[in-house]
Amino acid sequence: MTNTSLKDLAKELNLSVSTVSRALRDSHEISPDTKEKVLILAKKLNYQPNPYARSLRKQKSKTIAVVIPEIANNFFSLAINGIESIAQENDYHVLIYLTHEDYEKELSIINHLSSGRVDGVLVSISSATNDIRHLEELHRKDIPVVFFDRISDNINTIKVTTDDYNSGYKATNHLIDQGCKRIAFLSISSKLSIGVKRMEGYKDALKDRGINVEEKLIVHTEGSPEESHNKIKQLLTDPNRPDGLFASVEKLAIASYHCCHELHLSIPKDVKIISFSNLETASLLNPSLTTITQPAFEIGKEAARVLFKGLDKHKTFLLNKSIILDSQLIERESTAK
Amino acid sequence: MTNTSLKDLAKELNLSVSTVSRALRDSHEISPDTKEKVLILAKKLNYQPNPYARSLRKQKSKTIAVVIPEIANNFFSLAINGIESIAQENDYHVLIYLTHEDYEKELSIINHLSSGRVDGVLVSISSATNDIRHLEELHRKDIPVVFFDRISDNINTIKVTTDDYNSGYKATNHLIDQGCKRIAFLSISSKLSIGVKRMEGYKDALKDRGINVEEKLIVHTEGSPEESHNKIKQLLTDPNRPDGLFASVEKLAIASYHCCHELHLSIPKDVKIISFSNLETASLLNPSLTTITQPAFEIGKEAARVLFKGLDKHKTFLLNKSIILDSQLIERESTAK
DNA sequence: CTGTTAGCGCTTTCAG
DNA sequence: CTGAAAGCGCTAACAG
Repeated sequence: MTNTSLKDLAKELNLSVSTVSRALRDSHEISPDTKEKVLILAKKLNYQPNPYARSLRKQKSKTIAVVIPEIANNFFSLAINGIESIAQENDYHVLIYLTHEDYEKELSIINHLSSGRVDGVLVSISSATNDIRHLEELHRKDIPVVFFDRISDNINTIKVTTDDYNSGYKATNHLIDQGCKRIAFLSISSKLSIGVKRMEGYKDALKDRGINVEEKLIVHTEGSPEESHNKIKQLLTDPNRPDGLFASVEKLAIASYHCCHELHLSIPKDVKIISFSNLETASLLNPSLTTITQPAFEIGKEAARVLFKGLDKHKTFLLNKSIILDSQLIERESTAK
Repeated sequence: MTNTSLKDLAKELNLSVSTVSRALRDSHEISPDTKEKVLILAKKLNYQPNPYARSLRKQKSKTIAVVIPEIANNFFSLAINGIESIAQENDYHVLIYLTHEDYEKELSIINHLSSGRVDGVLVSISSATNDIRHLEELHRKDIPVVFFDRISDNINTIKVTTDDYNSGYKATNHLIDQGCKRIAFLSISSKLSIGVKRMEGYKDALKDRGINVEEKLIVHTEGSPEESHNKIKQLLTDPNRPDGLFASVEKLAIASYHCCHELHLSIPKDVKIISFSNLETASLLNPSLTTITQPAFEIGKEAARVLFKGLDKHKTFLLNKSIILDSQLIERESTAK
């Protein structure tokens, strides 16, 4: 048994297809009687209009695509949650594509999306992506694109991100407030925009509170987990070791935490740690961890909202705006000693 | 500028639409020359066939839907990862729908999916779902359905889950191996299939190792987080307190962990804890936590694979099979004392 | 080997 | 108020 079609309804009621179509869309040029008859039968047969026939006819898919590098256990799950909720509100459908940080995959996915499958695209580019011509091409084909989180500065479209500078500033201030005098900054890259901006916030916070920025307290570990571990351990073994750590990504917070244990340093008594983290349960699982959380859900929602506005109004609406949301500092009472 | 169509190519090359269509699909009845000409132009214009026109014509959407209760920070993110990877391999697209544990929402989503939008559905039912007629209706309309993780026993279709009984058995044995003599079992429901099966594993493990099952060590906390907290605290305050805790969900592990801290009980010296958890970083963030992890990624993959097999072969292929995957016990060297 | 034609299910003129 | 007809972009049966 296949799905009911307009034709089926029409035949059953001795009406024409167009009348049935209009009745279902509550057109004013249909008599109340026929409307009712049609509606009743449609409900009875659970009529669901074929979305692809409609899309083809209306040149609109009522579908958006979300293209992201990864999904497991992090920021992106929450972002999708936000995106999906806004999509549902707008009666839109959400296609999901994972690039696994692979440029080739991203390329072929984005290329495909110019087919008319979707009305708009939400994208967070893969770390391997330098060339963004594939995204410009979408744009040129009048498919609105909104970047979120992982953005490219080289394209003239809207971007939704966290305020990394301010987050860095806030996190550093928090450690100072807790009494830290020497605060180290840990990052996984000296180039990535998020790392750089967070570091600027860190530096300015120190300056504003009259603390010198010591270059030796800024650690970039571009390589393996082992390298991170060693560098942090070295930092903490120094007789003049820092009394505060600002980990710009969660991974480094975990590494720091382990180093402290190995060196029998108590957290937060000997060393205070603050970290970027989107793991909601991070500070629950480890009460001595203070986290800076990106508003992932809100970023997803905002990105989707802005995309839908662009769909309604005009693509030019989406040109070169930037929406920057603030992060949140989550601190728990430490019950551990 | 809109997307290139077959007609555009045909006009440009002075060919008929059907010839171009056939050339692109590498039909044997087209001359090598024309094939080449067509292919070159198609590449040049980055021709992407309109998927909805094709779907309409072929009565096949090359799309599946994933319907799940939630996505953030857990099992489902990993499952989607698995599903998406298999879908990509099969050249399929993935629509995602969240029910937020709301029966009404699930109902309307599933109803909509009988429209022909998808060729198959992967579903993990919401906790609020008792009536599954909406899923049977899909089935009746010849749309294959595969259940994963949260299954219903009342429908005659394929199910993919973790081996909850064996997981419970394994977890309990692990605690016994660690020297525990009195092991408590914590669960959030005495009815939910996952809870019941895990408990059976727990009981049988105890029996097989010659340990008595004490009913007072089995705690079901059906209510609020506070209730859980209180019940666990009570359990641990008893002079004859358990030396091992088996938390059948992550939430309860975290609660247990906090209780231990409040009561100044050392983990794992005074109390050993093992917990179900899909948070990959859980045992990293807290080295004293041993976790039982569901093979979420594999479950996703397996569910998708089986769905595709059903699409290829026949819907009856999917009748009433059950695939049960095993969980994994993850233990870390405890560096904490 | 290539073209003509019909039709997937729907919306939307245009005619009554 | 209702119906007939065209067409969205594609595939496939049928002709040549």
